[in-house]
Amino acid sequence: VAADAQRAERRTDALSKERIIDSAIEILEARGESALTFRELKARLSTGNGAMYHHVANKAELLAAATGRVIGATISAVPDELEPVQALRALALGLFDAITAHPWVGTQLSRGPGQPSMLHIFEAIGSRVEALGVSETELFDSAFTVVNYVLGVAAQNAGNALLVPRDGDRAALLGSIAQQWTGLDSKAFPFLHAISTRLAEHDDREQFIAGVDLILVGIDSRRSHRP
Amino acid sequence: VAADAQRAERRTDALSKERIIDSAIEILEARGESALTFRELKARLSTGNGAMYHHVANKAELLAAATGRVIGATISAVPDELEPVQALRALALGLFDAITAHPWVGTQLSRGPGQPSMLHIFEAIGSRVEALGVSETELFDSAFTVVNYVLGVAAQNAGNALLVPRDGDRAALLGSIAQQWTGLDSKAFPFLHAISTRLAEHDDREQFIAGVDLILVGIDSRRSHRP
DNA sequence: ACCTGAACACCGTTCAAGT
DNA sequence: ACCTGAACACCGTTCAAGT
Repeated sequence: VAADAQRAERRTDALSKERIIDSAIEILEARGESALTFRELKARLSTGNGAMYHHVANKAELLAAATGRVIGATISAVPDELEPVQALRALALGLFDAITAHPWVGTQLSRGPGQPSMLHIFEAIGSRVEALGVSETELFDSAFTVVNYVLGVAAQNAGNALLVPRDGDRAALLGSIAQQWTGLDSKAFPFLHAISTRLAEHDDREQFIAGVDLILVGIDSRRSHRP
Repeated sequence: VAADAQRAERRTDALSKERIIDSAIEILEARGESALTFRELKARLSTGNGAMYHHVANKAELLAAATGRVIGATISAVPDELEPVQALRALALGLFDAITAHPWVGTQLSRGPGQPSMLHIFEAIGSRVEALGVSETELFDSAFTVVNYVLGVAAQNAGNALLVPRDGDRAALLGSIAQQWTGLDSKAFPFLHAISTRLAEHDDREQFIAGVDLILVGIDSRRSHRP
């Protein structure tokens, strides 16, 4: 009995890839990508380097796995029964929100198309584009356009948001950028200088989804005007 | 005379911010972002750390300055006399090509909107969108959409291209990804599995500019149907 | 002002050694 | 198999000291 209890207890706090990723995500969420180091993980998990490297190959694998968690949850949150257009909008917004909330996800996803998270995103989006009734010849390009737009623009926006402190409000950020623009030389930057006051009214998320809708309309019009 | 000659010679090989950036770009072009270190710069410029830090504040400033060179040349290459739509297409393609050729530029541009290169891009694109005749209320959102699309999608594509060796051909990369997709479980990834053979026909650049045209059409249709 | 070169405070990763 | 902890080979950046 004692052996069993001990084994069970041991197993509970035994090191595993899952537990390492748990801790990595906690660090990433709390203090961002630059705070994720093996030394920090070692302290948090009270273990040694070799122990961690026994479970994960390197830091890249760690980041990829952490990204997989976030992306997996995001894709799973979209119900299967949704109409294709609604599903695509939900996927796009879910990915936008996920990348905005976890900028390190955006960084990771821009590190190449081979990673599992990328495959899941492409599959989720591509299958819905197919369900729109897009012809086989145009299917790949259409799906690729949506994926590139969603990930590219989301990551770009997340980069913009990086300047705002973790809990700071967007309004303050926009205000300070607007101030910078107002201060620009109106000869060298006439457009930015003139438009600076409009900056505060801008809504990233709304504009992002408007772009998605625009692409979906484009895809649909090619579909219905097929020769 | 001797003093003049000596001073002139001295000036030629004196350390300066410009020379440091020159060397940084050479390293970035030849061996990528990870090869750019102060130790490498020190060797190439045969100087000391303090000398370099006397001219540039830190590595971030160095990368921003190098990016400024590339972006400046890209924007300058677009003639002032071009019609707005043609200018926007030329800007978009120029930025796409620049980011594809220098992936570190894409990385740098996604690091926040305050940097000078970002201001120049926004000014160049925004002023042309304004020249399209977009109303003041919609001008900011329209310009922001174009900028976000161009930089986001270009960076995304550059990330995709990162996997291909510096001088390797795209076809080989696409071929190997296509092979990966073909090998995927057709139950878990039916879309990717089915579409994998289409991968080779895909043209990033053509598709990128098609997306730009789509956005421009969207902007124009809102302009002409104005209430 | 401009530069030198050692030193500091970090990194990711490896590895002999333990259980 | 799983883990420990010292060590290695790097980083960016600082700084006392020189000219």
